[in-house]
Parts: sequence; structure tokens; C-alpha cells
Amino acid sequence: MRDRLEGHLSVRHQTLESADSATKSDGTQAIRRAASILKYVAGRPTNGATLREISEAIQLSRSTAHRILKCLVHEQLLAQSDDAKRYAMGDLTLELGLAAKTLQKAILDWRAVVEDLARDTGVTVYLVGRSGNESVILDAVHGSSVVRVIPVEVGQRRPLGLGAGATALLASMSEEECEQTVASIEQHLHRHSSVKAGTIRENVRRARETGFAESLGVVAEGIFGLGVAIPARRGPALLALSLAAHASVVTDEKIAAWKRYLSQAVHRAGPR
Amino acid sequence: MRDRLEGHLSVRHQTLESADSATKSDGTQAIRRAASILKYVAGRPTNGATLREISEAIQLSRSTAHRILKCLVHEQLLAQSDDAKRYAMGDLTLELGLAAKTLQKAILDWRAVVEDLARDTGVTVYLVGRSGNESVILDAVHGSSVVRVIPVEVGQRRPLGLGAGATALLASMSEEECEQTVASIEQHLHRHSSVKAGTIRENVRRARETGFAESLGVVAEGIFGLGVAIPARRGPALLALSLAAHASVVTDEKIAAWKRYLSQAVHRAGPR
DNA sequence: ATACTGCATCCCATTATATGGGATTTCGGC
DNA sequence: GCCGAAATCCCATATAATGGGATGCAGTAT
Repeated sequence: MRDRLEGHLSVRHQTLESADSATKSDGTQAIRRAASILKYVAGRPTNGATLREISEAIQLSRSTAHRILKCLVHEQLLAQSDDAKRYAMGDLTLELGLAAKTLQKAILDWRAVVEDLARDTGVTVYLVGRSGNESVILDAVHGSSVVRVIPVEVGQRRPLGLGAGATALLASMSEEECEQTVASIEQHLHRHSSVKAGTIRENVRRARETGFAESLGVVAEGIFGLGVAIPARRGPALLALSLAAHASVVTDEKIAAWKRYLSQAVHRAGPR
Repeated sequence: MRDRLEGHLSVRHQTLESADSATKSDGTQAIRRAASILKYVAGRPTNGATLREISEAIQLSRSTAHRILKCLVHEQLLAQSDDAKRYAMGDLTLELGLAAKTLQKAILDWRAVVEDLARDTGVTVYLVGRSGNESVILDAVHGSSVVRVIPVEVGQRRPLGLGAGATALLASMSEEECEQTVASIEQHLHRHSSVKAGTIRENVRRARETGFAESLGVVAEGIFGLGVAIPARRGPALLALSLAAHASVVTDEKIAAWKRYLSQAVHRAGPR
């Protein structure tokens, strides 16, 4: 009975689904897979993701991915584009999020700070959150520069270490935890950009020294990013502030000024 | 082999999980159950729900509910209170919602209208959405009355027909669909209030006549509510505006004025 | 102190449920 | 109108999810 299946599938589906977790048989495989899909779709830019793309990213057979997707669409956690080829977040997802009071309060608390920063600096300012080994854009306000850059959108998810805010979050972790995290995301990196784990470690090292994470061309070509972690009461930071500008408008003076603004902003509200 | 199980469980678990849907074996039971739990928890007021409460509401064995809850907590879709006895929405849920662009845009579009209404009327104004057979509070702005009433919170979910906004949504449906909906929620009613299906039908009838849904003491004792549906381009309304005030401050003149404000508000933005 | 009650949590045999290979349909480009 | 590529559906199979029951844990009454 076993020999009919032969060699193929020898690894079975030992996916990294929820990144680090032990992935042992705890009777919730399907739900974890569904959650992975939701996270993946949320992480894509607004246009959505295709079935093939999702099934490959999460390492699921197309049948299984399709079945789960159909269910999530039925439940309105996802929505299908008119041509039924692309999946995006559904209304229910937002509705459920409206009831998540703690994070909502945090975003609201920092909203004014982000707005002020955008006004003062003139560039795009982000509130970035940490969610496991990923960073999430929680809020964004665009400044009034003539050349505006919008490298990422609210709700997008990326592995920690990609982008200035995410690097700041990584740098706020203990050496040990940081190394673990980098190692764990290393294998996912190729999907997002050509950045190497070594580059991330180097960026983190510099962020540790200066207190600011800088990035140039990591997220998108010709984009300069600057990030600071917002210290948590204890443990690694869960939030960071970052700004993005077109590299052509960046000067040393501007960077110095932005650093001052960011420092002020972080201290103004105090550790939450 | 069958006879060992005998009579008990003769119905098996023929739950109404996702309300109307056929609930046939489509290979997504666990995910649907998880979604039901998320919806249920989101629908509870902020303090959260207990395992027992959830397992009874969704009609799951405590073991199963516990296992799914544990998974959802692990995935940060839910969060557990410090004493581990109560479940509330988790951060990931909000993060995912941030990526749901369409509904977010709708809420943003109506935000100004809701704010103006709250200022003009002085009472609490809600933007209410329809999500299947439930209503969801999408946005709320409190006016400046001395006596403020906050009967429901943003993110809360209730069967359609409970509350003025939800009644307006129901009334905007075709006779047939409306009747189906009322019949389908009838069995869930006792969990939410003592309101009878007959009362809902009567409220809908009156809302159809006047264009406004009124409620008194349905949601909470001594609370007056007034709602209008926001007509959709086609089909039944998906959004409604409603306001809530303490019954003691309500007069016929006020109601007349509020109706004028609400009508204006709906027409101002035009059907979306 | 001791039993009791109500609840969350864990364990494990059982099978219904989710799975993935493969067939079928749909669609857009030649 | 044919051809590939992708989504969608079908169905035998065994794995993953299930729920009954045992255990643990607080708070309350005895």
C-alpha cells in the first residue's frame, strides 16, 4: 500500500508555514494554512495575488490552495477580482480588524506623530509594526515634496530586515534573537528582493551603532529610507517610525535634520 | 460498528456555522469554524469571550473550540487576556484588515459625513455595514450632548434587524430576500435580545413606509435609534447611517430635524 | 481543612475530513 | 479555431481533525 506511492513526495509537505513554529501535528493544519494565505495576500501590493503565486509561495498543491481560497472567498475574508484570477483582502477581514482594540489604539496614538513628521520633513512617513518575523506597514502619511515616493502601502508585509523601519526593529532585538530571525528569514529572501542576509546583518550592525537604520535601494530602486525603533517598555521594539524619499533629493544636511525630527518624535510620546 | 455509537449524536454536528450556506462537506470545515469563531469574538463587546461561551454559540465541543482557539491565538488572530480566560481580537487581524482596500476606502469616504452629522446633531452617529446576515459597526463619531450614549462599539456584529441601522439595511432588501433573512436569523435572536422576529418584521414594514428605521430600547434600555440605508448602485444597500440618543432627550422636533440631516447626508455623497 | 463546582486544558482512539494527483474546463493569444 | 497556461473540479486515500473523557486549577461553599 505504501509502495504504490513510491518515492515522490518523500518530504511530504514539511512547509515552513508559520515561519518558526514547530509545525507538529496539533490538529490545526488547515487553519494555519489559511492564516498563511491571508498573510501572504495581505503582504502583496494592492493588485492581489494569483492562485499559482500563492500555492508556490506557501508550498501547497494547487488543489489545496484552491480549496482553501474558495473557502476564504466564500467567508469574505478574501475577495476575487472580476476575472476571478486575482485574490485580494475581503471586507470581513477589515471588519474583524475593527474589533482589535489594542493595536488600533496604538496606531491612533502615533497617528499625530506620523502626521507631524510628514509635515515637518515633507516626505512620506510610516509607522511600522512587528508581527513575528515580518514587518507590517501600519500607517502612512505623505509629505508635500514635489517628488513623492510611495514604495510601500499600508498593510503590506515583508520579512524583517527589508526596509529602514524593519531594519530598526531587527536592530532593537537581542543579538541572539536577531541572528535567529535573520537565519529564519534568509530562505525567504529571494522571493522579495536580491538582498542577501549578509547585507541585512551589516545594516543591523550600523543601525545598532547610530541608532538609525538607513537603506538605499533595498525596497525600490533609488529610494532612500531612514528608520528608528520605538523602544518598548521591555524587550525588543514592536513599532518603528520610518521615512522614505527619492534618493535624488537626499543630502547630508537633510539626513541630519530628519534624524533630529525622528528622535524628537520617538521621545515625545515616550515608551509605550 | 455503527450500533456502538447508538442514539446520541444522531444529528451529528449539523451546525449552522456560516449561517445560510449549505454546509456540505467541501473540505474546509475547520477553516469555516475558525472564521465563525473570529466573527463571534469580533461581535462581542470589547471585554472578550470565554471558551465556554464561544463553544456554545458556535456549537462546537469544548475540545475542538479550544484547539482552534489555541491555533488562532498562536497565529495572533486572537489574543488571550492575562488570566487566559477571555479571548479578544489579536493584532494580526487588524494588520490583515489594513490591506483590505475597498472597504477601507468606503469607510474613509463616509467618515466626513459621519463627523458632520455628529457635530450637527450632537448625538452619536454610526456607519453600519452589511456582512451577510449580520450588521457591523464600521465607524462611530460621538456628538457633544451632555448625555452621551454608546450602545455599540466599532467592530461589533449583530444579526440584521437589531438596531436602527441594521433595520434600515434589512428594509432595503427585496421582500423575498428580507423574509429569508429574518427567518434565518430568527433562531439566533434569543442569544442577543428578547426581540421577536415579529417585531423585526413590523419595524421593517414601518421603515419601508417612511424611509427611516426607528428603534427604542432594542439595543439597550432607554436608547432611541434612527437609521437610513445608503442606497447601493444596484441591489440592497450595503451601508447605512444611524444615530443613537438617550430616550429622555428625544422629542418629535428633534426626530424631524435628525431625519432631515440624515436625508441630506445620504444624498450629499450620492449612491456609491 | 475538605469537598464541590465550573471552567480551561490535555490526551488519544476513531473516522470523518482534508488532501493532492489527475481530469476537465476556461480563457487569451496566435 | 487551435494551442498552451491557468483555474477549477473530482475522487480514492490516509492523514489530520474530532470529541469523549480524564486531568488540572481556582474560587466558593460546607
